[in-house]
Amino acid sequence: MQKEDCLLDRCFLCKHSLPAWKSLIELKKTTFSFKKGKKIFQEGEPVKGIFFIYEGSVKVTMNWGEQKELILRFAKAGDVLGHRGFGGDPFYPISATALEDCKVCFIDNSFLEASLIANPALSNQLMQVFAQELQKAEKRMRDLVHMEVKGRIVLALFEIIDAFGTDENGYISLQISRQDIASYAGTTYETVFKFFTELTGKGILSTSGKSIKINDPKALQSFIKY
Amino acid sequence: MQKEDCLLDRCFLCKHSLPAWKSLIELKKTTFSFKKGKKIFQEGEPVKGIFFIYEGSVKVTMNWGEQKELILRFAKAGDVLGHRGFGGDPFYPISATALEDCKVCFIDNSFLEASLIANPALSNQLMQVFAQELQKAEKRMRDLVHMEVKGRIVLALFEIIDAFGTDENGYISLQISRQDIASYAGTTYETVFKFFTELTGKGILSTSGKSIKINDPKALQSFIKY
DNA sequence: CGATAGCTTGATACAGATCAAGCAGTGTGG
DNA sequence: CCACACTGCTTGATCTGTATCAAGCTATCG
Repeated sequence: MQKEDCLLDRCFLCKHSLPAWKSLIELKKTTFSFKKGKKIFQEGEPVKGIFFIYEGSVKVTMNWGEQKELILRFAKAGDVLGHRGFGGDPFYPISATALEDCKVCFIDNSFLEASLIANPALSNQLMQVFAQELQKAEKRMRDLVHMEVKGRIVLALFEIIDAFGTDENGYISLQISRQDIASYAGTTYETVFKFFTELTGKGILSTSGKSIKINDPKALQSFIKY
Repeated sequence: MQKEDCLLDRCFLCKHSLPAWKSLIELKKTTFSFKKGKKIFQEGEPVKGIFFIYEGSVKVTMNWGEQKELILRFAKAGDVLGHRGFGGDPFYPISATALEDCKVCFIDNSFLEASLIANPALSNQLMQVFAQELQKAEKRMRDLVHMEVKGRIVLALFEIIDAFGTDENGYISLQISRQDIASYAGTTYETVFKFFTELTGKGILSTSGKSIKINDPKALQSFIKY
């Protein structure tokens, strides 16, 4: 975790602030680097401010008991992190872990609050973020409850591709473990594994190490049943 | 659905607006009554504005296929409704149905947006609402995924009491069907039914028609396992 | 008084979690 | 350089919670 410079145009806060504020923001914000696997913040920690991802990807998780976790969402460059610290309770209800080496910039709570009051456009922009995430969260809630496991795993794959895209050979740009896919789909490692073997056997999916490639999206779709 | 007067102090919008705006709001807003069981708005309908519940209780639901639904949350007097219409897509992703006779007041989108720009305090207040709901939604998501059915039903009961309270005899103030409890807990009618028979047999719960009373909250708690 | 719909309850089926065993691959010490 | 743990991957076998189905029961209405 070390300080670095942060580019203005990749930072949510700067992008949606008045030009006059930008130099002030630049003074106030701190940029950190996190190695893959490191925790950016953790469930139960006091909320000190808000993060904006400048580079890399992150998983946002919530724990159940000691060993089980649910991945709530994936976040990537340009996304906001830690804004759940808002409403009420000043402790993070969630954890954020780097999935790749990351650079994030951090803004202190008091400065953020001042910015929000001074800058209604920023405030509205952040509200949009909340609104969209709320919609996504509720849709996902329904999916997790009513869909069967295979459909949930397929959805997980589609959403990961949606967020991170694929490389020139069609492989998902993010190296993601089966355990993480399971945690996102709300199932176990073994179930994901068996389903993947089924899919690769049918030629719908290809894997090479931790890289995953979807060959036949239509066939995948068919596992989503209403 | 008929127009009526709306008391200022029960309306979120008025409560968080500058005094100067209140008379204007009074002109702009429209109050409607909905009979028990009536839909206030429905999944897929275009979003025209935002609602504030002034009286009565409401369930917010999302459908899965034709017959299955998930109750996302319960809302009561003082709560905001239909604000999910914000981010992006101008169609409701959810439905809202009156659980009791209701009075709600409605504010047009364009006026709301103007208010938000003109009144940063209101904007921040609404953001708080979003932040809190997002937190709740994500916690619930984890619970629905990792808890077993009995625990989820217990949680449903506690949350209903939390929202609506109990009457002088200890019965839950809201008359709620077993089907709705099932839809909230993400399970089936029969499962709720069997669990209730078990609970009443042990004296933990009492029912009389659609009224429900919890006799032994501690014993109920014990069904929530980590 | 028969029919129809909702309530209650037992029987069955099945998805998917859990468990456990086999099988690499990797590291460590003799 | 080879044996021996050790950890992570792969896979089959079992077990359990819960949905689904179906049948009996009760109440309501024409």
